[in-house]
Amino acid sequence: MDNETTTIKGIFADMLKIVNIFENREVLRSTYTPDYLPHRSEQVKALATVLVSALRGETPSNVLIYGKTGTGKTAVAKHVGQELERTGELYGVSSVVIYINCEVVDTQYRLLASLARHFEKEIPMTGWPTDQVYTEFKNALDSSRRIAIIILDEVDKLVDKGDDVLYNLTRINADLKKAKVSLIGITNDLKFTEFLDPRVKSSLGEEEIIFPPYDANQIRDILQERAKMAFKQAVLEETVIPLCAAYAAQEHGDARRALDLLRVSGELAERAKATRVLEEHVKQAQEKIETDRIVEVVKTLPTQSKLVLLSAVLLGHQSDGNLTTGEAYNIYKQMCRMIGIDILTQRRVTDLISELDMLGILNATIVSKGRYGRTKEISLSVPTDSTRKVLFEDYRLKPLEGFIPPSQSKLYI
DNA sequence: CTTCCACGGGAACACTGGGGTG
DNA sequence: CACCCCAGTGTTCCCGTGGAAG
Repeated sequence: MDNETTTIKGIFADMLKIVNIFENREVLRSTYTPDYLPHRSEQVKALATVLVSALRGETPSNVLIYGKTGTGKTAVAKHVGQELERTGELYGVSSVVIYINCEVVDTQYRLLASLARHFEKEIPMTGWPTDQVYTEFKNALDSSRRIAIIILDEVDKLVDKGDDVLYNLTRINADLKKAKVSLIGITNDLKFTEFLDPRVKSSLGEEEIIFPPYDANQIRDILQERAKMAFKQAVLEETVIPLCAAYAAQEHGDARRALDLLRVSGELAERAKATRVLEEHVKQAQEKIETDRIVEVVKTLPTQSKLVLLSAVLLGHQSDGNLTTGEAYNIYKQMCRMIGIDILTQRRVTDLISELDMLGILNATIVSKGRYGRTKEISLSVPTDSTRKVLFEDYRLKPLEGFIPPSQSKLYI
């Protein structure tokens, strides 16, 4: 930077260093559906065996697929679906595979609407009665002879909002004259059928396929497979893939996690202008993924939840760890008043706390303190200081920056 | 055995953003 | 245009309940 010659040298040196280590990083994204799925041939075969009857013009049984996150459920289902459609064309059998992620499409109305839209029906986002949408979809589907396979990913997300949709879908075949429907439900909640209407349960679970978690060796194979396409030759240190696999195996064999880890490691290496991906980068990536996730979650929390979290942060600071709902609620009320935000009822705040617990930001366990009643003992499960910083980025919470909660003595308001 | 605090299920309500109809 | 219907979401109200300290 000091004189001209070094600058020019610097430019070339830099340019040499910035070798793109990725060949195609899209391959490492979880949205990518590979053609070859290592260690899943058994499941692929099982699913294909069920669905093959579609090619013979019969209605395949409904299938329920179980397995934890990142065990390849979605990939297998999509893959087999594609194959089925392709083969169907060759044999002149008309089959449609519709993939729906119920985490996004999570209400009866929206589910039926997006199904109907697959058949070029115009359905408004809201407004219609649900059964009208249902009829619309049914008619569209029944307009020609075909077999429709509906893949419902994360189907457990749909259930608490009313399993009537599932009930209707499982019985739709009785109403159809030309077309036939079969359902593939995908869930990572093993107990999910317990809460299901028994009729839906038996019909949806005609066939069940279990996806066991991958072990470290299998994850390694998967990573190796994808790394071949994703990275340039020989840019990975030998230990990188085993390390990613080991980390992910600890998290109940989540392959998605492993792929993220590998991709982020690569990106970090690239950013550091390294020519190879080192073990070091994997360790950094592991940390980065976790903090990114937390920051992202906290940032996008609704204001009320942020306030609740903030009271936990402030109190947790002074009473080393555990505090009860009552204490947190008092502080919360105070802060609401200070910045002029509606005060929610304690009932609601309890729910917000439980939500934060679900997100892994808090730990809330119910304890009975005998004579002193029952409460939730709350402790933070994320670093206090950084959480605090993220919270105060919200302009509505800004005024509270200097707020120190009165020490735990008397708080009657 | 009583007593206490808050958990958590369920009903009811308010509100939003969109219909269709006279 | 006014008006009512519809699904979905967030909230409040009411209340039965758990369970160990006292």
